[in-house]
Amino acid sequence: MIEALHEKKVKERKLPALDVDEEVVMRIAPNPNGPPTIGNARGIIVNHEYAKMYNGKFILRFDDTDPKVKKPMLEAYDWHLEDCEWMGAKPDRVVIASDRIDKYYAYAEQLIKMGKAYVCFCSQSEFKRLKDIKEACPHREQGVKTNLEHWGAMLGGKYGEKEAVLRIKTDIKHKDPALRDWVAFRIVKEGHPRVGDKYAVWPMLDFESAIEDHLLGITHIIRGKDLIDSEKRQKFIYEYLGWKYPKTSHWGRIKIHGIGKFSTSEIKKGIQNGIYAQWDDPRLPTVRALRRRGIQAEAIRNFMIKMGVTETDIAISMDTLYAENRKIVDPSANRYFFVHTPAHLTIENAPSTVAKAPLHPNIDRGFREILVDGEVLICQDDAATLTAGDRIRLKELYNIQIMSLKPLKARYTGDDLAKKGAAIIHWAPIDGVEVKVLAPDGVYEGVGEKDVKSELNNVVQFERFGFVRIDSVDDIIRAYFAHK
RNA sequence: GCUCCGGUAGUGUAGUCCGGCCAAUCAUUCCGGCCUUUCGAGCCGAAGACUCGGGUUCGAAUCCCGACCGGAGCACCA
Repeated sequence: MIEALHEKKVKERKLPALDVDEEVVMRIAPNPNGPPTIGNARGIIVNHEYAKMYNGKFILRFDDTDPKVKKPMLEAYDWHLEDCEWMGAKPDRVVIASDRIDKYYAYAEQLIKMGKAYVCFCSQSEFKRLKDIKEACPHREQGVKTNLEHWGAMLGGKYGEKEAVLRIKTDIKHKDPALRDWVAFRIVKEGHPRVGDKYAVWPMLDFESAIEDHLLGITHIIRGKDLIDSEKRQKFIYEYLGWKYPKTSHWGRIKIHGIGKFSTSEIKKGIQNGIYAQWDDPRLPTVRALRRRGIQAEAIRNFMIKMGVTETDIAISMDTLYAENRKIVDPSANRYFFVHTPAHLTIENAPSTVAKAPLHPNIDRGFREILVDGEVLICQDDAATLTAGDRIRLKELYNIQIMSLKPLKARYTGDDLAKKGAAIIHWAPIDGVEVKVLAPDGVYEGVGEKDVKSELNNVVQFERFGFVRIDSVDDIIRAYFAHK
């Protein structure tokens, strides 16, 4: 019978089936210019989940081909790997684009020889002008030999930034302006954190990704719909080289209610300006911040999988993620008292006693014991609601009646559990431990039970306050707030 | 301006390809109630949607056309 009660019909939400021929190889391709955000997490989880569903492979590829505008961070490579693993999405293989630049050069040369790419010396604005009126620039008609020479000169460092690019020849009269003769390589004279100044000619995403997806044998790509046109550009290369493009699907933009812009570059700016302490500041939507707050990997997974993959732009609330997390964390989290902005309460005639409060309300897991001798701390928020004469119960302790407010005083009125409806508030011992809770909406300082010290790294519930993760235990305890 | 894509309850989703089983699914949120020594969990209940207008059809959320709204691309960013 109990079994039956537990056997709730939770229809497991699964991702829609993929169009699969044989094996499945999928990848994510982040730029390691910061740690993964919750947006990256979607890519990690959905792609990995599909690979898992079909016993396929999951590849992590770092698209770190812009040493200037989106300069990679050396630490971030590890962060991505760490966060993938933490979310249960350990890649079967890790590839770093900046290790493989020579391969891209080889394909570039091949395309030049085929007459499918040319070195263009137009300024950006001049090319755009011509492109917009569907006109070829003079360099488009250069012979293969000329192009090879110019390409060699580019690689040889003869030109400065912006002086030359390699373009893929598509269809200059294509009805979609986004597809006309796009840039495959440009010159960037800036050190790369991994390979230094070994290269000055760097591929653009469209080229690098096109080549890599083929080399890695990617069968399915799922990514943001902002890359839909990118796919159309890349298909020109696939056609020229006789390759088969992976099957693709896309998701729309995702916004999270209550969180502003959270692109990696925005966050980086915030950290540089001192608005955020670090990449795992509890206010940030990075995976590491969520982890620090006690959001479980499984909750993020469930959240992402239930969200599915649709091209509609969505705005979702963190509450949904929190709800997922609460389901996981509620049974395992021990309960403790924590009182923020404490108010001292003296209780007259109270017997010295040891409060025995269960560690969990529904699961028998023992008690914590707190010695109380006529004085406790209560939350200022609760104190503010009191009036002289009020009878209330201190949770797991005894009943009191408020005598006065100015010096906050009460008298002991008995141990009997009050009947329904009586106000019950929590409290903390006067000799408790100092606790600081870092929450997205600010810092809460107060006092908690000493036993909290034994919960380092665990998620606990501060009763009537919320779930927190105990982050450090020294003279004071620091906790990160997860959610109510 | 030119291309492309999308619009199901507050939010996210199922259904749309192959019209009828959809007086539309599930989750979350919100609102009641029960339970509870937490404002947590659990239980019960309720509310809440096919963007609009035409067309095809016996029948349309599902097909067609148009409008409106939203998004993306047109970078020497990813």
